[in-house]
Amino acid sequence: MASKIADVLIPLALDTAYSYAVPDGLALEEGDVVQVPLATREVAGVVWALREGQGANFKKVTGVLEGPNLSPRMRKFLDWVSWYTLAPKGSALAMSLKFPDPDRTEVVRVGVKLTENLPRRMTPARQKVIEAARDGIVRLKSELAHAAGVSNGVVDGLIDEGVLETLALLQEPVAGLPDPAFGDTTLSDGQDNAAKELVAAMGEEHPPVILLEGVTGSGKTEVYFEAVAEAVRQGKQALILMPEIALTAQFLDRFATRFGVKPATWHSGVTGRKRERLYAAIASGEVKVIAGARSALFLPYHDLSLIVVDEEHETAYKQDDGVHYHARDMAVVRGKIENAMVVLASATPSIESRVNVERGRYRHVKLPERFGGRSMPQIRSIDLRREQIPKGRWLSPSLVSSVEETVARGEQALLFLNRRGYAPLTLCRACAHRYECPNCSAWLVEHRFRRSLVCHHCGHVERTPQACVECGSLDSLVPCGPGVERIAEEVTELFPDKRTIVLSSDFPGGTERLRTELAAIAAGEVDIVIGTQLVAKGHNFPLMTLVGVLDADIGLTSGDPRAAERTFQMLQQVTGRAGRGEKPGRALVQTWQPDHPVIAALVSGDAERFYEEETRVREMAGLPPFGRLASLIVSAEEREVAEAHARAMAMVTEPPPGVMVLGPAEAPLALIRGRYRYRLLVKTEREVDLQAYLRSWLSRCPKVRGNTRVSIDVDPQSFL
DNA sequence: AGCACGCCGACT
DNA sequence: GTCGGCGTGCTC
Repeated sequence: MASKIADVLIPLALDTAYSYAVPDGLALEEGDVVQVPLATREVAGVVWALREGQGANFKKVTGVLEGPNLSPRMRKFLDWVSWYTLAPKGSALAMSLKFPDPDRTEVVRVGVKLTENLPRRMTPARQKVIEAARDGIVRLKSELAHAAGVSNGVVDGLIDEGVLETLALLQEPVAGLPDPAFGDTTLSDGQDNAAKELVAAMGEEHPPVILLEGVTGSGKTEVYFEAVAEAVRQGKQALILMPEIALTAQFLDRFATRFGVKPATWHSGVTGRKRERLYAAIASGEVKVIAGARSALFLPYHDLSLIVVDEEHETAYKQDDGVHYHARDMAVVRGKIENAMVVLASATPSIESRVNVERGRYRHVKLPERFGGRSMPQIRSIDLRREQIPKGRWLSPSLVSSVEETVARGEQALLFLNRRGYAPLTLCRACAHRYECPNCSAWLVEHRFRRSLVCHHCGHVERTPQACVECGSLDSLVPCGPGVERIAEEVTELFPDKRTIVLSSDFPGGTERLRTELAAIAAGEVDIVIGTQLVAKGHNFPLMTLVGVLDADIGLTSGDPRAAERTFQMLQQVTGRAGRGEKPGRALVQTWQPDHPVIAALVSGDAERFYEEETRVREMAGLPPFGRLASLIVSAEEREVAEAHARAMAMVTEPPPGVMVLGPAEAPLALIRGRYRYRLLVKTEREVDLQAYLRSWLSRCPKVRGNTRVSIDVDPQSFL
């Protein structure tokens, strides 16, 4: 006898949906969340498909679970993500499902209200409670007790005697309703045109992907807020994706200034009951605007009409464990599936987004000027081959005098060096022993404050030894090269009476203290800031008028095919810190190669030329324009296994036709959370079949013992 | 992700 | 002898 069969996808690392018999009388629909037996236990899963068939030997669906189900669009998206990333379907599903946390008992908020009844015995305390409750307002038990100035026990006693009745209180809404008409919407002409373009595009039958490019300080946020306002006006939802660190109080306040309330936020810090309620409210469409980290892309939105990817070039959008994906690219796909507009916002767009603009896949909206008539900082390079720097010093005389003038005027200077610690290399003067990490092959970086040698690759830390571990000589360690701590030492010697601070990701005291310090800098309590990449983005320092880049060449020769692009973006961001307040800013860039395309473009301010040049250079180097470049990550718990597998894939195995292995990319071998990773660059001739090529290739790769995984990172638009 | 099964070291 | 370590593999 034919009966109903449900193919249920379980949020585990399983690649196929399992079939279960649907018991008679159980109403099921595709997308429903159900409970099913799996081996010895019961698990939750999602009905991926329903069909008729012989289900006699299948286990039975136990029941349907309450809560939001997954729409066909959502399921299509998850299928796509799984297909594209080579991750098991169940793993993709696991990113979307948030089941109630069983450890957490439901917190029922009980309200109390006065009845007609009088207590059998009146006491002064009871009298106070009755007085306080006389207004008829329903209050929490504890609130009433507090208002009456008595303990909870008195209230409980009155409840027992029926003088007060209890009622379940409605939950507070998870987020306020943003009001598109709330705040000031004064925009510059440039902003206004851009905003109108975005809003108009939202009304198109197939809303586009728009690259919103605007220099630091041009007010991109206010522009895309207008698109968010439009989504809210239409009663639809908007998602603002941002790198986790960018979800700051500052951003939320800006949103509140425009919309009257803070947006709902979704990130790893939102947990427990709050996470569950937000999940449900997003699924029902009750919450209109969500600002979230990349994981927010996998929520079951009810009616999404806009996705903004803020700082689209940020590498933090890449997820490198579990399901490997790039949230910006997945956002583009989700937008297509949901028929929502996607806005990619950045001051320094990624090359692939530019290429997509060129190819006509994305639209380009530009904000060429700073808001409020402010100008971009003047950038000048300092040729280190010509300007002599005293031995053991790192600031050139002209940079020193500029810092001097700047702080003398009561303005701030930022000295940027993208190297944490005191010195990037430490060696023994007596025997020339170089301190190396025992796990990876990286140099150990001296951290004087912490008195330790640290591996910046894997996090290995050891005490700075008194005597050389190799030859035993005492006090023989020599620091080679500068880190921010060493620069701080130099600055203190040069400017003993100025207030300085060192900011890097290992800042002692954690994010809490860092936030206070950033606010102190903004308030002008510091004269000279010495910082790593940490200071390159986000914070606005109105008094900062000078940025000195100490070594612009760091990273230009790393062998990473994206080295030039990354360096350019970073330098543009950091020099953009200057002159964001009343006074104009300038930047001095110390370099050994002033003619390098990255430095030349930075100084001339001609980003467009740099990107053209960079695309050309890549093509000449045999690197394909984006969309045909993939990177494979082989990872395993043992170094030998990872290396062997990577070698096998790069050389032994014959790649499928049209696929070429370009060799190791970025850090060829890295130890990340106990797994060795080997990254290979792959080029393909044809875009559309890349996935199929790689699948067939991988299936023919020799099996290497151990738990190896492979992931792929390509341009998604090729596959739509 | 769980959970069972299985094959080797130190214990009542 | 067996309790338990975690390596490997399966779950409709």
